[in-house]
Amino acid sequence: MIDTHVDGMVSGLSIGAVERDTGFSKDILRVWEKRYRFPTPGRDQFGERVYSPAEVQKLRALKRLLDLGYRPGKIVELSLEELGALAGEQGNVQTCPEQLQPLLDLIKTHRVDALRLQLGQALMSQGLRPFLLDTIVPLNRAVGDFWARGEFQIFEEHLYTEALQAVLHGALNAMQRTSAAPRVLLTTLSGEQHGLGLLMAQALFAVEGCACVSLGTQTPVQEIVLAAGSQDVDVVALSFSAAFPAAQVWDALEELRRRLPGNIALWAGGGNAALARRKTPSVTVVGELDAISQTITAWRTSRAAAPSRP
Amino acid sequence: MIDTHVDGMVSGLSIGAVERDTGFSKDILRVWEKRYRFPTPGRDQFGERVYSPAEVQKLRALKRLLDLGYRPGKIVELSLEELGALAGEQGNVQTCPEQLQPLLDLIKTHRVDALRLQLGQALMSQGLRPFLLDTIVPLNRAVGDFWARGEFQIFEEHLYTEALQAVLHGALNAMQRTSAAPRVLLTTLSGEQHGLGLLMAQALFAVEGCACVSLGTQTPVQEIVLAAGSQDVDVVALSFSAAFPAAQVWDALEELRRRLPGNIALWAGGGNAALARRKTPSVTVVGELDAISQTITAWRTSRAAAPSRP
DNA sequence: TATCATAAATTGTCCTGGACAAATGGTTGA
DNA sequence: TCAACCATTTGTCCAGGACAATTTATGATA
Repeated sequence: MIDTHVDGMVSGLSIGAVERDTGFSKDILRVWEKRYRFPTPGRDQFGERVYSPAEVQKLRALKRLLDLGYRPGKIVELSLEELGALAGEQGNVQTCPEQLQPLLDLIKTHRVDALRLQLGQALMSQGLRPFLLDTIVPLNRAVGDFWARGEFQIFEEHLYTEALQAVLHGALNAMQRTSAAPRVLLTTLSGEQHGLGLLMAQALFAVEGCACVSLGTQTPVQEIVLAAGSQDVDVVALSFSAAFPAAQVWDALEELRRRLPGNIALWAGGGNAALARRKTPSVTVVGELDAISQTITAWRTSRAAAPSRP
Repeated sequence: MIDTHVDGMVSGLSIGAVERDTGFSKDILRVWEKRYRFPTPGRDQFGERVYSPAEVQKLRALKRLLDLGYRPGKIVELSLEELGALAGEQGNVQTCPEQLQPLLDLIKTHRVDALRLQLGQALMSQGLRPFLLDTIVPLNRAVGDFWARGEFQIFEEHLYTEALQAVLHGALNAMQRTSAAPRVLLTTLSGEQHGLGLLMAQALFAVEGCACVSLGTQTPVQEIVLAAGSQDVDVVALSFSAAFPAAQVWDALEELRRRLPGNIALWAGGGNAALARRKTPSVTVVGELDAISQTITAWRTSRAAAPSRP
């Protein structure tokens, strides 16, 4: 009945465990095996697939590149090192300024309390906006790169995420609960578990004085519509991480747009590659995090020109 | 290639969308259809299953009862109302004291700011421990029951969760960062997304003066081992929600136990039914939330008797 | 009656092998 | 340069079968 391996017994994961760990569905794992001859798991005494830790690690590296827009057929046969190098190419050229290094060191040495302290200090010294745009965004990228190259453990990334979330929650708590327009509903769609981007966006909205209501992650479309109505918001803002299935992004956005009253704006942001690939006048794509304030300003001026509250 | 429905188009979800929404795997959905003749989705023009919203709602109700320990064969053929009634029987007898009613009303009327205020106020007036044990635990149960009976929307539950998390994060931030023993590492396993129980546990640990390090949700076993080593903790505490696959609970716990140094204690808690079904001397099951402080006390006395730090 | 072993039913997960729509990439002709 | 077209790539779905682990029922023994 079960997945005796759950996570790795001594070594080797079941197909279900690999699905959980890597995000590749069982279907994909099986069909890749047939098509690309990778991965090629062994079999246990019952004829069930057993994936080696090395295969899982390569799968994770592949996942990251796919999220960046690469296609499976082109990169499956690369080695783990080549994959890491490929991921490293992306944008890491000008990053890692010396101001980030101390933070990276704190993560690497697992000094969580010091990390949180430093983050809080950076936040206070720079102010929320520059902190997020100039420190956290490049830091996130750096962490992601290190992780892809196997130089960061998963738990180190977890430690970092927790520390950052604590700091951001603190900042949000500290800010006055404003009621300025636009009133914004923040959430992610059903498949999307990553809440960090959402939290960063919420912080930026708050600092611009918007009244924010967050539903957290994983809200079905129908529920977003209901919540938007009940909270009487002006804007619904969705976050799409790179890990969210790109093919579903625009389907979902269009459906949500269809079901949402016309006077409620729909904004979408996040690192997902699909967002850059299409434009629709009815959905505002907020490409970079620092575009949020511009988008808010634009909304405010247009709303000032044509006030339309019933 | 895709899941055109994503979440419901006009009405009717694909099997993939239902998997995301209900937590039942595609395999289960197909095999139930054959065995129990439920659900019986229609087919679209391509012969693919299309699940009605009613079926999805019933699936959600079933999910809740299965998490409570019921078995599929006995309850699949019950109507939605009967399922709701069945869920209501569970423990809801003595609950809903009048002190909860105002909070429930705030949730029901979507007054998020007021809700957060009230929660914060209750926290301050009662103190963290009584707040969690006497207010939040029954409130959680009440919210769950209402939800199962269809009297709460999903987004209302999200609003509540967000408010509570904000309050708890605030409380954690406010507490001094203590370094008293035991040093505790908190997290959940790979399949477990629910972080609320973890947060509540962390708050209780903190209020007892323990040094807490949280990894957030979804940490693979191997990474927990690494983190426990690097953070030099005395206790690893895991949270298992009712939704976590019961069959994997003890497999995972035993594996983790095997890989963790013997001087690090392993504690498990949460609403998962599997936790009650077995006892192992090497894993401490913290049944109810209020058992945490007792467990800490027990650990401290035993450690005082036989100090074993190298 | 209580306890324990054994058999039967239940249930979740995995397997194989096939199909196909949607997205992507490239090519051709205007 | 752009648009229409075709081939390839890719993810998801389908059918039907198998089986180990768990739970429940049954019977034997103390």
